[in-house]
Amino acid sequence: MQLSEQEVVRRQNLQAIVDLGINPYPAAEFEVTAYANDINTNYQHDEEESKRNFQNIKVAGRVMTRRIMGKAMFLVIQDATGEVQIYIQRDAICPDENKDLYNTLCKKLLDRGDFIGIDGSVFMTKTGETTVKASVFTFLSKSLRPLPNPKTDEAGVVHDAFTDPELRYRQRYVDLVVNPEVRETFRKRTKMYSSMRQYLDAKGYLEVETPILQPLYGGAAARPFKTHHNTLDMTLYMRIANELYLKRLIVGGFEGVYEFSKDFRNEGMSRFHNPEFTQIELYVAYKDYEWMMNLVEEMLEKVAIDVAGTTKIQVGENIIDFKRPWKRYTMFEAIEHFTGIDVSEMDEDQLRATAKKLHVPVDPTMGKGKLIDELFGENCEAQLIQPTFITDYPVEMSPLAKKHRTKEGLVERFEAICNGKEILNSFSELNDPIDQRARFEEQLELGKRGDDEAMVLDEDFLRALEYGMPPTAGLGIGMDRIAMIMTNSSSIQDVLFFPQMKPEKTNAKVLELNEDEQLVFNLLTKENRMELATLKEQAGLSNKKWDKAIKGLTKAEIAKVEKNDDGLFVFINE
RNA sequence: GAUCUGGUAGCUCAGCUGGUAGAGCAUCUGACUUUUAAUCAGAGGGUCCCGGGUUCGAACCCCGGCCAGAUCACCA
Repeated sequence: MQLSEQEVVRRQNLQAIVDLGINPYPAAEFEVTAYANDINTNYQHDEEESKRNFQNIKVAGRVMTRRIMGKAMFLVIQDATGEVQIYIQRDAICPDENKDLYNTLCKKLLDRGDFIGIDGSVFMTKTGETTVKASVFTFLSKSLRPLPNPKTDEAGVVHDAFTDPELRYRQRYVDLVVNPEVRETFRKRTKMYSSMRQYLDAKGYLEVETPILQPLYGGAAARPFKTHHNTLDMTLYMRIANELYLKRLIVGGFEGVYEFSKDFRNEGMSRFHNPEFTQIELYVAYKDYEWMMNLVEEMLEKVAIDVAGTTKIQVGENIIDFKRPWKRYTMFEAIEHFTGIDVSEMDEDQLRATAKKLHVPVDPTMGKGKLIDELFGENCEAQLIQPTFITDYPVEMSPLAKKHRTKEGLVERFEAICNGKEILNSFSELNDPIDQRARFEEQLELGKRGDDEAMVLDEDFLRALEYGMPPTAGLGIGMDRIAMIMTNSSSIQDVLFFPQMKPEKTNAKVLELNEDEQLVFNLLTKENRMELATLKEQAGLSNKKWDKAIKGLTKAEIAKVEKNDDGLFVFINE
């Protein structure tokens, strides 16, 4: 492994710490009693107060900056709550004759990125910085690689920020260390989850877990990941949704169940799609989609307030307001609103003509429902910025939704669109087992015609419905999409700790001669020492190949080039 | 999958018409007991993503590949 200069220095420092008799990776607990954020916000600089506030505390964290000033130094350490400045005086931590701890460990061997613990008391410097003055210095862990080093100037401009997206995603740990706003994004994401949990638990719904490895995948239209179980010798699929399992639980008698579920879809990736992503699905008995719309508004309004402190979220150029009530359109109304055309009474030919007129690309396999969906997708979706419900979808697109109570050809389904993207999907669940079987069979037909996302028929799920499922409202929310909005992130990768990436090139440089180097080496071993021009001629390589080969050999210290009065000679390095 | 853009020091980036590879920060040596983008004096550090080709000569031009981002396609 090729180490950079800085990595070599750090390994030397590590050994020097060991030589001092200090364990660079000690095992003992360091009992932290104070945290950066608490110190910075709550320390009272008052002669009287300071006698009580944050005296004789213990803090720990990662060294982020060092400013050495002879017999004293300032450090900034970072803990989970933020950064706090540390002031180390030589004679305060080395009261005896031996000043090694300061002169050697702190000044020479301590690097940015190391973990340390400080016993000390808080005071305020004359420049007004709340600071922990160290009385005891404890080394806690050595960092062997240099961290990126962003700096902020007086004007608040950040220099040398760690911004390369590839490095940030591949080494998220580094991203998290040096980019505080990234930590904040993921805190918000977690807050979203706890806010929803709180809301749903308060209603008495049961948080459950259902299988991720499934013998049949269902509940959505998507291509699955396929795997194999050795002992059972059977194909298993990673779930694409958990809908069918949660409905089985409604059949079983629970009246409200939800699950935060990692789902897996073997499809294209984009800034809105990662192969694994998270949905929350919720099913509540005796309810319908109208009721569910009200729940969604109420829950997401609360989530926004819990995460951002307000219902208004800045997302790119827009301010998105989750305050209730949200705008509602039927799909037909939305199309009419954005195109001025009423398609609600149109037959397939008329829809096709309309699509053509609006320059919406269509193909002959599209039926009535798909045409309506395309018209909506092309003309409306991107324009819906504020959270908006779109209701009453064509039945063809929704094989698990109940037929509309009054409108022929439609189902009781809604989606919410926000910032031009679908964020959630819900319907009055189809609980008529005979209708459900017929819908599955339509999907089978689509599958036979080559639709590789058509749903498969799940006999066990149908059996469950035949036992009887109460009328039920169901909901699925794309957690990643919501997280993108709540954190003003333009890519799904920014709200996933470890987004899917192709493997990085292995930089493992094997010390192995390539073909040309081997050729030159073989010629050289016969003579042990040759004139460079002769060797080059015998090798018969092009100038460039020769140059590469001889440079490769000398760099690996296999061969050496010597110049004397007789000319240039190459010999094998003993 | 298509198109565009990019890949140079630990990080962020320059690098002209093809002519000895640069800056700031970081690192190293020295000075400095309230600094904060600390400061001052000096020094070192490179597989220019990989492989071919053109050329006297390639970070730069050409061909092929790898990785990433953006846009599009796909994806309710």
